[in-house]
Amino acid sequence: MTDVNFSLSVDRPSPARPAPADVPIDMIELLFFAYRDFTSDPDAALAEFGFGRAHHRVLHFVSRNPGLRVTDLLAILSITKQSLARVLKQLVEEDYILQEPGPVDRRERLLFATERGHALALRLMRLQAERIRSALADLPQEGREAARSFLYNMIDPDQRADVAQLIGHNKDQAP
Amino acid sequence: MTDVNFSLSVDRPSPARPAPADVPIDMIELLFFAYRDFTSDPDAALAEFGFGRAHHRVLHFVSRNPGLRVTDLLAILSITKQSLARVLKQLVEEDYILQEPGPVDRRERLLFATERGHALALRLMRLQAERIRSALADLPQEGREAARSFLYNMIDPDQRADVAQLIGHNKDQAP
DNA sequence: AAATTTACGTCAGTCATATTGACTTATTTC
DNA sequence: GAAATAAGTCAATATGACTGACGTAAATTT
Repeated sequence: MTDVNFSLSVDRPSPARPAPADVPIDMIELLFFAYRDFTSDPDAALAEFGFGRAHHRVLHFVSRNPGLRVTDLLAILSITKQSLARVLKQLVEEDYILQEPGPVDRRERLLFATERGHALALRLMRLQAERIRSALADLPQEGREAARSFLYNMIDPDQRADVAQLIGHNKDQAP
Repeated sequence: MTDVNFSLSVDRPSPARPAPADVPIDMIELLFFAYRDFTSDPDAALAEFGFGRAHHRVLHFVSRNPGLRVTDLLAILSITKQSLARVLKQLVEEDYILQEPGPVDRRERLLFATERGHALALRLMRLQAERIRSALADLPQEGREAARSFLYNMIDPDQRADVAQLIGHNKDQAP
């Protein structure tokens, strides 16, 4: 923080551009702020371990999907092998993730979270879960389903099926 | 892309951890995927200009809030002055943003988008707007409001009022 | 059986975004 | 006049991402 001067006294002159009526600017900005704060809790916790957001993402998906292949992880995260390398290596070296050769195809290195790994993943998940729970708390059941559908429909159409499978319980998020 | 091998043949063994019943894991992951794809359209467009996501954020909020102070921008983005410096400097040098001393407090440097700046901001906004519009298309009116409330409630409680003001039209996003 | 493809890893170099810490300048407020 | 504020700047560093090139082992194709 140190140097940042919080205040945001937004009593600015704000003549503001005539927002083109068809552009849902509020949703664009809300998504930005929602995500900014959504990531802030785990980021703070990860700092204790010397990990960053990239470690979180890898650990989360491996913890949730034991036996994930490296290739799958790359597709999920939309990053390159080289980007993954350092992060994954650290997680393996510090005993959060372990790799096992695939039983059927031995070229594969299947990824599993260790107990340590599951524990950290769960801790981080709970932080985000708490924020989500309270954000959904006011909403009626249909509202929660609407929020869920909205997020699902924000995903590229050709990725939705994969995501739905990954998430598992493919309940009601039809296109 | 080059090296990334898309496939995600998620017919993994997936014995999966017993998801603690109170943790809405699906929402955590959906938010991740939604945001990943939400940023992908503008990222691609920005690459043409040699700009990144940071430039987008700065340009967007300046375009939407003419006369914004540097301090306000730092609070909005939750970054430090030093991080902003390079990005802002580039946007000023390449004539997307201009700075004017505050008419009342001359220490301030108020930020305005130029025509060029507004044009680029609008172009990027339209990309994101299109995705949002189609994500909301299936939903009934209450569903759209629910999605909006959900996002709003994801914001840190002590930041909500500022965000609501910034967004302007404080319609129905009550706490 | 040889050739090709695939899964994964790795070396090397680069870029973008962000950080901390320290210091300067101009201006306003007390 | 002193203190506080808004902004800018220098320097060093970390993190997450990229491209390109190459190696190795194992599976698949021909």
